[in-house]
Amino acid sequence: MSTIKLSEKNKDFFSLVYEVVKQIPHGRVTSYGAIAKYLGMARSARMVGWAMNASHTLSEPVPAHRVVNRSGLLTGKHHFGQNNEMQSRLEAEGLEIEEDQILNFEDHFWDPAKELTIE
DNA sequence: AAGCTGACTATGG
DNA sequence: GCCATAGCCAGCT
Repeated sequence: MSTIKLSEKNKDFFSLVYEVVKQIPHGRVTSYGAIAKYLGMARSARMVGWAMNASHTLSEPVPAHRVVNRSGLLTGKHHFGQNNEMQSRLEAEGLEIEEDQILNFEDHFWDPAKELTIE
């Protein structure tokens, strides 16, 4: 269980998303919807994806590769520079991936609503 | 300015 | 489970 500290700087939705994503533990993954729900935008999972898209322009690193869709599919892989960079990063963290699908997805799933609190 | 586009999901059949 | 459909809403044409 970790804690996110809010400040004036990260009051907007995108920044909140980044804060959550940055809390995802090494070797764990979560879904767009879980993040959206946790931030009170349960029906706006697409916006989480959009935030990931915008994260490319950020100077600070955001582990966007640890965010996949609800079935554990690497739907965002094409938005990484190289074709398999997303998969490579996840494999480097100990996950097994086959056909863009994370194996034993549920065993690696990290639910922010369950393991994170906002101060 | 109106319409289109998605790194998505929930739901009904 | 799969498939189609329909909400979603910020940003881009």
